[in-house]
Amino acid sequence: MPHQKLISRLQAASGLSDQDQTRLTRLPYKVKSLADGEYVLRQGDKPSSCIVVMSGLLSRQRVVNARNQISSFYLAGDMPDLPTLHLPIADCDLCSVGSSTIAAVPHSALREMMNESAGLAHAFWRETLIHAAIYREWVENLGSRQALGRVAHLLCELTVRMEFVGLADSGSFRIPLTQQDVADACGLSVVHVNRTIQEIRGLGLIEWENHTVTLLRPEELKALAEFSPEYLHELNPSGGSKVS
Amino acid sequence: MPHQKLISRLQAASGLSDQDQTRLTRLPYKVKSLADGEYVLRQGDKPSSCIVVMSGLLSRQRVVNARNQISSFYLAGDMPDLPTLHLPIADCDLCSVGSSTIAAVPHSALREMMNESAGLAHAFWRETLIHAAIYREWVENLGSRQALGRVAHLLCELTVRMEFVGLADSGSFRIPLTQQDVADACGLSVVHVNRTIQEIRGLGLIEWENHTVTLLRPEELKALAEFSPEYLHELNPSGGSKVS
DNA sequence: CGGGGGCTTGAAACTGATCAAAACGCGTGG
DNA sequence: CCACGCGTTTTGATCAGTTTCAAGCCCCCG
Repeated sequence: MPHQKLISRLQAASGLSDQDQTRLTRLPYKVKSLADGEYVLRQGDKPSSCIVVMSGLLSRQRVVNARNQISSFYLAGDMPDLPTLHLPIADCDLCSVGSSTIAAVPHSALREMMNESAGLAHAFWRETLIHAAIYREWVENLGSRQALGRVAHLLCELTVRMEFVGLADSGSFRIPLTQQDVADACGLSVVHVNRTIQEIRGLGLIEWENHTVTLLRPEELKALAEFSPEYLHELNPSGGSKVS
Repeated sequence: MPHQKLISRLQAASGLSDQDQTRLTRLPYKVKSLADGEYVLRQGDKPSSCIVVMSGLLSRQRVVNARNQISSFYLAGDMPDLPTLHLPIADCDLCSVGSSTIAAVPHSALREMMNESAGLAHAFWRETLIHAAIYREWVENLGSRQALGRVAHLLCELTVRMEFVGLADSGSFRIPLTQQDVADACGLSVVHVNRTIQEIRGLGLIEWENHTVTLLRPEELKALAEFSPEYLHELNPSGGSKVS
């Protein structure tokens, strides 16, 4: 039960056969703990294993134009560097936000497994497609919305994704994000993120203290963010309660 | 030789076997011509075939916050809706920019082909991973750069991708983009895009007239854009001359 | 108790948006 | 062949959102 969240996610989406499920549970892996700010992977690396996030939070980031731009967050059950299976050279850094634990699964074992089972290959391909959809949504977020909507949208996405892996309880979840992280993800300055969060607080839509985010009026926050969760392509949620 | 650009792209990246190549050439398809602004696919559609761009330019777009945000461009040889193979519901519109021709290949034929050949499944998966990398690069572009760098980066990306499919001749290529399209892609207003392009012109870095873009000093443009093409993961270019 | 990271606040400067209008090109129909 | 109309490009002026710089505060950790 190391990468259990991954398995149940794949199960929910692709309806794995019993055989495929045991293939997954038999995958070899090594667990590793990460401290806040520790790098899992650097741009240019050619890793020989893939990572599954077991707990905590990773960010994909790169320094562009003297800013640290975060292009994605990865939660428990996600495989941030699955692309390295087919694109060997990592094109971003992968960094732990707060402390995390990960499992490393050798490329060789994954390749072998997918050769044996086309169903599993599909399931993993699908995971990468969902992340691609998330990147596109971020493009829309950064390109079209101003600060208020941008931050609200990020919060909505994180909430739904946390719920999906059973880590959010009635719109409330622990997350070690600093306002600097939000700024890096939203393409804004820390100062402005601070004022923006205060504005969302002031509207009575969220609470955020002590590394815990609570959506007080989820529907209004979604409306503010123009958020619709279809792009996450989540079927059959496996745990956690729904926001709405 | 309908989707020839696609085949040579896959070939260059994944080194297909002769058998796989004939599988590709045997794929059934229907050709379709598109007028400027014609939609190939609308958000919410559940297509039963995938599109290969044969000539022209498609944009993926969605209306967000009363703006039309373009989240990607697709050139000859690209398969913009390959994700619908595993994520049935389209989450964006797909629209022709200028007139284009496309080939539609039934999902069923693609699925069958990939079941027969794991190598081809990998090759197509890889394509979707490259597009994911492009979306991430756009996140960085929109999140981190200001107007000048943003537009420059877009031009660099389009140049390299056009070269890769043999559609750019010494840094010069025809493309039916309007300044409005650039604005929609870069998250800027048309007015500001206009001034920005004039600035790049004024620096003597590009010419852009009559739907033809020419890079006059590619290296300086790349420097301005902080552009490095690794994210496109292009190996073994199949045609066209190099910029640098 | 001290130090430091993260959060908060204020004021000034800037980038880019918006509004408005004119010039340009190009295809169409008279 | 010219006049018209429309979409695209261009220009100017004003306005708004966001950044930057600077400083103070809070709170947790050592």
